[in-house]
Amino acid sequence: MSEEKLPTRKENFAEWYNQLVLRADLADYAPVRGCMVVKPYGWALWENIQQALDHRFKATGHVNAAFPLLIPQSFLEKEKEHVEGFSPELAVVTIGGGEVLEEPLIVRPTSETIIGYMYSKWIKSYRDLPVLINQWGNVVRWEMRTKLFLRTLEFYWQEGHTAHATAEEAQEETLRMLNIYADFAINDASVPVVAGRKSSAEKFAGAASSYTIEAMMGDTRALQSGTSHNLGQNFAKAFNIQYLDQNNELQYAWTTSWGMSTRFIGAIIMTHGDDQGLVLPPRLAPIQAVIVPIYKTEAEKASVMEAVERVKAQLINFRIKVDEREEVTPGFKFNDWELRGVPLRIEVGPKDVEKGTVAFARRDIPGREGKSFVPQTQLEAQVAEMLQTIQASLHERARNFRMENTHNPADYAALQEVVQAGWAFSWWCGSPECETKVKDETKATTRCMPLEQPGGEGPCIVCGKPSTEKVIFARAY
RNA sequence: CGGGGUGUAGCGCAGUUCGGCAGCGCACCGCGUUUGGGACGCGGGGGUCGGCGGUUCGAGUCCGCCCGCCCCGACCA
Repeated sequence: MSEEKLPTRKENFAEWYNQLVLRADLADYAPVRGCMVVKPYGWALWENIQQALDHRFKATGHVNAAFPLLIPQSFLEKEKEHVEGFSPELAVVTIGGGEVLEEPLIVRPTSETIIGYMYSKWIKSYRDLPVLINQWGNVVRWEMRTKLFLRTLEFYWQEGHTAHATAEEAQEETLRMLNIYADFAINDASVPVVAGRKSSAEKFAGAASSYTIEAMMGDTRALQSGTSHNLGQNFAKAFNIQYLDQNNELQYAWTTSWGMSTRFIGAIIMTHGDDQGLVLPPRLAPIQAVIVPIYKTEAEKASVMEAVERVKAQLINFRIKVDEREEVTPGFKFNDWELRGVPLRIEVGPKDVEKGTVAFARRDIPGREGKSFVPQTQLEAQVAEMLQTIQASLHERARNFRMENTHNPADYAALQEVVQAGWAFSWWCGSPECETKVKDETKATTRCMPLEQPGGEGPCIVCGKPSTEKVIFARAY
């Protein structure tokens, strides 16, 4: 560790983030500009995210499969809006096996096209529907400005692709998956999110409508943390996904796609992290509790380690790490594990051996207030309860922060002001002109029209025309 | 791609003004003392000074060209 302290979030949020990712051992820069290496600790976090999502996907009838990385260039061109949206950021393979390829291959930026092609082969009858497939994989988008986890040339994600017989079913699926993302974010990651619909300017290239979960980061900027798209019949028509219905009539299928990426790790970092470093939600933390033995003499070490073994034995149902390093002091270890975001630290020292206790230190409450002494018995229940408490308090704190920084500006001048350090929740007439004006003058974009609306109507915050829907304006990552 | 900055040990930097043995802090290795909030002492290893070319007895330092990276802008999960 070259410097001991991180920059504070207040003095430099961007730098705080960069250093935290590196020093918490989540990821490192790869030799290719814009690419990252996800290190074992970061990947363990991702694996826990994967597991939490995958359970939910399976529970709603989805199955996993794998589609290829390389896509014929012509596929991208079949859906007009899709190709326009993605062309600027494609990586193209033009040479293979030393020969210039007859048709260049695209490194997938997303897989709607190749999956659409396959679905057209697989789907013949209404009996084949719905098709509910997900894949875990990586994609490449040639981004200009990159940032670890938030925006890299290559990133890891899951993309679900489904096909349905009716528009209604497709819409249901789109919202079902949006809700799964929201449920995961709130309950497993303690990241409060707003579920809503994207404006047409912000929607996925080729979608009929896009939905998002938006989270507020510690600097009040918004982060799109997961998306679900109703693709209508756009891709079905482009790829000829047709089936015979009960009346023996040929119909185009209705498709959806939905994804959540390693970007969500960025959401966790920027939602919960503090000036000491990372703060991980217990349900996703690779290490839920770290045990730090404390001793001076060999005799103390023997009795402490014996107590540590007893403590550890009670906690086999948790992800536990015993920090047995001899070359660093306990004080160093405290700071080290705080930097890495471990939710609970359990200290075992000579005084604990004597008194039959251990010391708990909660990561979400730094310093003395977060410490408590508990008996060495019934530790499983006590740890479970403490982790649950931390899980809930992280969510509550983040939710309060979002509410404190979400404003209801009275007029356009007030909107310009509030979006510099918060979200604005305002009536909007839905016109691209008003949306663009806000973007040009404040750098804030429409994040979503939340599914939960107050109802009624009000004047558009920009042009004053009567409107029936409220939207979130915010500066976003 | 436009604007700005920067390249010297793994990281952070000094040395460049005015050419003359390539250094400091952290990290790393060894030994010893330490250990309930980022320990200390002693000893050690590690360098195409971003690259190529030029000027010079001599270039990290001066000149030219090239390259990388970072920050700020337009696009995105």
